[in-house]
Amino acid sequence: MARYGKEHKEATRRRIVEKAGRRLKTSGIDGSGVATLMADAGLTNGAFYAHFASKDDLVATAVADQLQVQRERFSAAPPGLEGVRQLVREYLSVTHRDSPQDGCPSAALLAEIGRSSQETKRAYTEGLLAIVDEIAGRLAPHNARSARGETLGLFAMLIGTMQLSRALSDQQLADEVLQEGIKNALTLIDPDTAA
Amino acid sequence: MARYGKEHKEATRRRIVEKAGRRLKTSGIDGSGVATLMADAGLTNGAFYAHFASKDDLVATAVADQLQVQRERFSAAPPGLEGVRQLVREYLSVTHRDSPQDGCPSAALLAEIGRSSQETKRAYTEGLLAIVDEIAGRLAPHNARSARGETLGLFAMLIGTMQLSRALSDQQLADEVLQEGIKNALTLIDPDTAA
DNA sequence: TGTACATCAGTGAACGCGCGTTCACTGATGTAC
DNA sequence: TGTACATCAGTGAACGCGCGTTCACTGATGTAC
Repeated sequence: MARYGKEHKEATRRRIVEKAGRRLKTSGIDGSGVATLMADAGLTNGAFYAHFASKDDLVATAVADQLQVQRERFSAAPPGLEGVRQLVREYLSVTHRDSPQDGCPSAALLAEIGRSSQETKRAYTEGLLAIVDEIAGRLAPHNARSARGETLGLFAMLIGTMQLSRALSDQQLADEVLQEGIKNALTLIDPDTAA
Repeated sequence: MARYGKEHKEATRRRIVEKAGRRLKTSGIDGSGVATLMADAGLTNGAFYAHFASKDDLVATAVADQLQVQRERFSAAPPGLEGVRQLVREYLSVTHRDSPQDGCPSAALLAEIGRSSQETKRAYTEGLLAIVDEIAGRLAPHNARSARGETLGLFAMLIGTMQLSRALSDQQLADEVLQEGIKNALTLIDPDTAA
């Protein structure tokens, strides 16, 4: 029999995936080397291929994992439209902008995912749809048909706004972008009651 | 005196910057090596440092150049709100999504720019504001104060939508995202007349 | 209970390669005589 | 007009380093007796 019990290796794998999520969001996919990713988990590079088939395999896994974390965070919000409004304010916060490692994988990696393997894109698409289905019911409870599109549109806006705020060298302008994003998001969520 | 006349070296430099713009948008910043960037311009790696202080120097220059191209494209649109609507439809087109090398540098590089040097971020901010000032007058001709914020908000939405459409492995869903983005953009441009 | 053994997660050196950067050099050109 | 020369844009090899990946090995552990 195996000496460690199977839960040991699984725990290590989970640790690698979790740490990799943070590193990828901080340094990007191309900016994160395998040796660094393993060091983040307290291991050396050699052990990597006992856990993953390739770097891309880990990237796809970490992206999926990060999206699931994001999903759990979202499902913890209050029910209904007010919950969505709260999520928007949290998403477009200065804290989120200044802490990419704790934040949304889409905001940090979306363009790079677009250039990645089909595997990674599939993992992303699946993980995103799980989030979208989570939120869609709140946005358009009486029209599930349109809800998915609307939610995707809202997400796209949040992601672009966060990236833009992170890229601007003028901090005042960067803050302004977040404020404008919140205003826009509220308009998209409910065109009638928005300011 | 110089043997080639100064216009020769300047032409080479312009060629490097232009080709680099395309390559960076295709492969990302970290995904584009100096040797490849020079080969794209028909040169070898050694000549690079006769033109630029560092790779980052070229990146900042190419980003600025790409934004200027984008700006010229935008200023060619018909005047007024209708011109903005046309730009939105062009921006969120399938053609743009499937041809990053010819497209918007923000959509391809924004998150990476956010992780880049202050130099690059400053070049980006400056170039973007030139575009924004170009468009802002059309959006809110009677309220220049709010115009900049509104334009930045619209841009953020366009960028996020394009990135999302490029990252999804489900083509039908990717097309849906573009459609939804157009709808949302029109809403933000003019909440009253939008569908 | 104590010891010998089999297992296998993890180590660390090495593979070939591309990275950003430096530098001695080449050779095409415009100028001077 | 023809030739010798100075200029300098561009070449290509080399620097040390990190990349993704492979592999022979180590050594801590759970099990069998």
